Amino acid sequence: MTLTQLRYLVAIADSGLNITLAAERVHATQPGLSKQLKQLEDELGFQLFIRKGKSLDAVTHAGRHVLERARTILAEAANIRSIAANLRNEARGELRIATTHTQARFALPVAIGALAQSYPQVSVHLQPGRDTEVLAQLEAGRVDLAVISSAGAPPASGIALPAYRWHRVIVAPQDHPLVSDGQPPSLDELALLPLVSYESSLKADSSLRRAFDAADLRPQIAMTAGDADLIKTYVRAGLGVGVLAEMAMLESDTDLRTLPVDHLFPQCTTWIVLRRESVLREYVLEFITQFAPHLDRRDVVRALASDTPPTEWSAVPHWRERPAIPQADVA
Amino acid sequence: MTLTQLRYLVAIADSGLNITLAAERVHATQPGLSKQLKQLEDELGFQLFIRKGKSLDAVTHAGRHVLERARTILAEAANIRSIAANLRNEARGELRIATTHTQARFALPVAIGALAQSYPQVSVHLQPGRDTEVLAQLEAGRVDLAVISSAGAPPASGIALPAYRWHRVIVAPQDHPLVSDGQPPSLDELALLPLVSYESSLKADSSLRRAFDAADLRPQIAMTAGDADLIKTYVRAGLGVGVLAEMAMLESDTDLRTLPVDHLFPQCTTWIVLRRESVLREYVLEFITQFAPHLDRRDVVRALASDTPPTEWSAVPHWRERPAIPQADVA
DNA sequence: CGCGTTTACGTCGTTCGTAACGATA
DNA sequence: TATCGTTACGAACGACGTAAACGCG
Repeated sequence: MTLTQLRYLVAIADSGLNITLAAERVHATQPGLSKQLKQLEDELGFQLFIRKGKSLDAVTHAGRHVLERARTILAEAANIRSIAANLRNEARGELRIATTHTQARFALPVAIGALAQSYPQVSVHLQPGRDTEVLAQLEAGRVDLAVISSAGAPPASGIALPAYRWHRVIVAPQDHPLVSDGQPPSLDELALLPLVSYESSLKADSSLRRAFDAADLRPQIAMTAGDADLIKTYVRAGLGVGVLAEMAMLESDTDLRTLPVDHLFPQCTTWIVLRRESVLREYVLEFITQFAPHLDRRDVVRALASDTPPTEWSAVPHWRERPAIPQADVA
Repeated sequence: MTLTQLRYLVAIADSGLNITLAAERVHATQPGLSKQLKQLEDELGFQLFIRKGKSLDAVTHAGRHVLERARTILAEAANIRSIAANLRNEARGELRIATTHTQARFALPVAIGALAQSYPQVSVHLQPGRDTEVLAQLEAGRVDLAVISSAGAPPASGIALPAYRWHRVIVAPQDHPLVSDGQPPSLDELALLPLVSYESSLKADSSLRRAFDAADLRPQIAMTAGDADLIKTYVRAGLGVGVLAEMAMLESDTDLRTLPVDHLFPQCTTWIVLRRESVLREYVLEFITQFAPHLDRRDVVRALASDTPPTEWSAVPHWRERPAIPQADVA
């Protein structure tokens, strides 16, 4: 068993059991991977994949277990390399972030911009997806950190650090009756209007959905879309009133009116989620403290070391009231 | 970075920074290890060890972190090999147990004997030590499981499974006044007698010590010894009355009288402690269910999978009332 | 017939052990 | 001078890439 074999193994698994594709990704040739896989299977004495004819069809039951272990081995090997890179102040590297569209589009740009300033040699990769996909990416070690939101408790997997809190807002065209009446809307009013919101708000465990359920109301979701830009577009088109994250409203959206609905829907928290036991590159810490300035470097490191993160964090700021981003101070 | 390099690295660390000794242990030559170590350091870009002249003097700060990671990598690699060995019903292997003298001498023999019966090809290695040493051995991956006792909560590190409960007993020569009076002794009485007990009972956090402290008594420890056989010997010699674990009293100790003192000292629990995330060989599971027959195979596996073991276990038997050891039923 | 895997083969790099050298107490 | 680590060198092994063969849709 060698690290190379394990690296090839997970590459194959991560490439949908396509050895050729996996070979490209690890910058090696396809026969090389085939052979190493075969050798590994020979050494272990059982098949890691089920073959259908010549091609790989599925992962064996035992193979799944081996894959799991192999991933943590590779993650730890990467950790060792991170220790080394940090120690010699290596400025190059990658920052791989899995996150949802709203975060990527409205919350992350400033912090990523600041990072690109301090660490021009670091290349950033944004991996979009739904909450569960995002966490899966993190668990599989395909990204360095995940940024996701939840209405209540932090995600169970990984180490979650609260970045900021936020509320939903209602968005409507300027001439919409809801706007002109000047009063904050009630749940009952909203339930009568055609709504435009995220796809995720249809899920039973969405906090939007649950707020309506609790009042025994059935909102009329006229349309759902994957991202806030689409929602705004269709609100402009008169399809209905939008329900979206406050971060999604920009200065330039002058043709839309925004109504706070803090009283109707629970507050949400955006979390930075890290893999347990992971060693962060210097610039990742930098990024985290840029994105969530209330977090102290030491707190982050401490949370990573203990495998149960603190459940209570002091003073997680609201989106609108986040502290000014501290000037990067890097050699 | 290769698995071999990491294996050599921890071998060197575990051999007290003596490369020659480490080389013997891994069945390789000393120049081989020297070179691999050098290559690893070159790749990482920093020294893992501090040199004094030519010999290794200490582990670097960063080296300690790397060592930690390297150990989990090797442990996971061993896990993969365990999966493989289990799958092909490999009957050979090693069972490395770190434990205290009392367990090794009085509690473990039956279960180990049974194991040797079912798996004659498995070689058993007992690694004696004090509680903290035993747990360190486990954490460092030098043993497969640890068996230790505590008066209250299970040890914090690793996954602890309760094996059985037990009490201390008082042991005295047949003609001792304590015996002839027929009454169970009180704490006050004991505090007046010269006692012979384990070295560990001197420690401030020993449950024996705390029982006396709670009653504001200062017992007179006439002698301490590392193991129960010594204690019994000196009790026979008239040095005082013994305080030891009930398991240590054998049928053959007819010249000594045993007095229960369940009412004076708290009940103790003996735990089987496993490393988190470890994959057990089939025979290790077999051993565990032999030693602690009330534990179900599935419970053990489940406790290992979840990284927080159940705090409450149903029906942990007392030493004297342990269920009959089930007959091994192995192909 | 294209796509993907396996087999075959030659080359190159690496590891390993032996042996000699160097430093340290 | 004995012990331990480094350097040097040659042999063997192993990994990798190219090229060709094989199966499958």
